[in-house]
Amino acid sequence: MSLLTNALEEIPDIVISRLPIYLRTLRLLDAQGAEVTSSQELGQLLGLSSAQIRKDLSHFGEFGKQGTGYNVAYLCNQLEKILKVDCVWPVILIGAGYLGHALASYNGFEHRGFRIVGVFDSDENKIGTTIGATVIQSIDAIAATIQRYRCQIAIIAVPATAAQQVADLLIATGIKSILCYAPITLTVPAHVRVEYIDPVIYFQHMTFYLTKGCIDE
Amino acid sequence: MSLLTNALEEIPDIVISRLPIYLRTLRLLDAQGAEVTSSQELGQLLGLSSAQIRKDLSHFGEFGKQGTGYNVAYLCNQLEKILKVDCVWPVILIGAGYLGHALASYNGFEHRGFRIVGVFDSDENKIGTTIGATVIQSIDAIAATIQRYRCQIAIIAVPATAAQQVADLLIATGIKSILCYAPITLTVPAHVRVEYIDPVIYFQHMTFYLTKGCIDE
DNA sequence: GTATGTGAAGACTTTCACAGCG
DNA sequence: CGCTGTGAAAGTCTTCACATAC
Repeated sequence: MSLLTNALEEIPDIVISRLPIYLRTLRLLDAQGAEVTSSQELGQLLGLSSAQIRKDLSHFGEFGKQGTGYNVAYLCNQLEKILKVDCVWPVILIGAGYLGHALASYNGFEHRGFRIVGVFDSDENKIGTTIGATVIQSIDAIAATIQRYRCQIAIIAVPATAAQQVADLLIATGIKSILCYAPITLTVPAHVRVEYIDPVIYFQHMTFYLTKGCIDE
Repeated sequence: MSLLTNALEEIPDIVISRLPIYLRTLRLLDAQGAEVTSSQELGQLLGLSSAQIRKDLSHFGEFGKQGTGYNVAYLCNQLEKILKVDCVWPVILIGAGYLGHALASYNGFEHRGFRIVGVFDSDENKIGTTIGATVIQSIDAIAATIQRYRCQIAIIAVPATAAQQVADLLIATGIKSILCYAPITLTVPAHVRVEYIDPVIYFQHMTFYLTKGCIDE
């Protein structure tokens, strides 16, 4: 099978969603000096079955050696190509509150393929101030930045009440993928992909399995 | 069928994972003054089929009226009971960097069932300083806080290099569920549940579907 | 011997479609 | 008439188990 996705086969989205996790773990193994790994070792580290990992990778080609396993550096490289993160993608960030500051200050994006190229807020008092070396700009400046960098990805880190409005603006300006930290489900056209990060959703998932033990009981 | 989970039926985890999203949306509808909704309306708002929503809810009881739909406030209440968030859970936060500050300053936890009751860091210079009204404490003080609040949930917001060590400590002290912001997969015993938030995982998922357009090309 | 890649089997999830009730 | 709740059907995903290659 050819390396990159061929149109002959539709790759399940759930498979794609695991690849970044494989990549993250392989990079860790690489950093630890491992030259070779196996589906079994990876599975152990990730809490997945070895068959799952082999099957997932088989959608994209044959990367291993029977009897030996996978070359860590090589598999990293291949996954980076498949995910198209063998380069740096420009990302814009809307919202310069505490969360926006945390994201803009995080230095773990670049070596995994992403760079925040613009931070925007609607608060007059914040515009013109800086986060590290980045100047916070007016919402009105978004379009120019998107066009300049041909930016396709945006992070929404504004309050829930403003999020849909911001999303509409971003989509109108050409953004194709949104990572939304606001705790609402956005309404977007079919060609736009949205992923959500809301810690409370995870907490509420956890509590189902915990024995109730609240503060006010 | 009885209201709360009966042992007769094992409810799929994937169903549980959607309930917090239903709840979030129902609360929004409630805030907007809606008295009644339908599986169709909810599905539209969430991008899910109406059948999916009805089937999911059917695991827990019969909450709707045929011909009418669901009473928003009532369904909210029932979901809160099912998820056990009809009260406030104590949560501890490890790591007082930018992200820790953002989490500790966020005021959207309490009304959805969670309160950060302690913030901890290993940095001597941070210990004793405050985030809002919360004093940052030494890692050594974790056990006392967990016991005092009978805390079962922790947030890890420390660098990847320290995360496993922190997780081990938390688990030894009785924590049952961890929300991990560090970009690594933790190794934990079977009785501990971990959920992960790593924005890069989402970005790398998005880029698979985008046409390559990086900064340095 | 060891570990991959893969059809086939099994398990799980979603959707269909309609009886039944308000 | 409209919408729920639900068996049955369809679809999707994971695991099994083994031929194959190193």
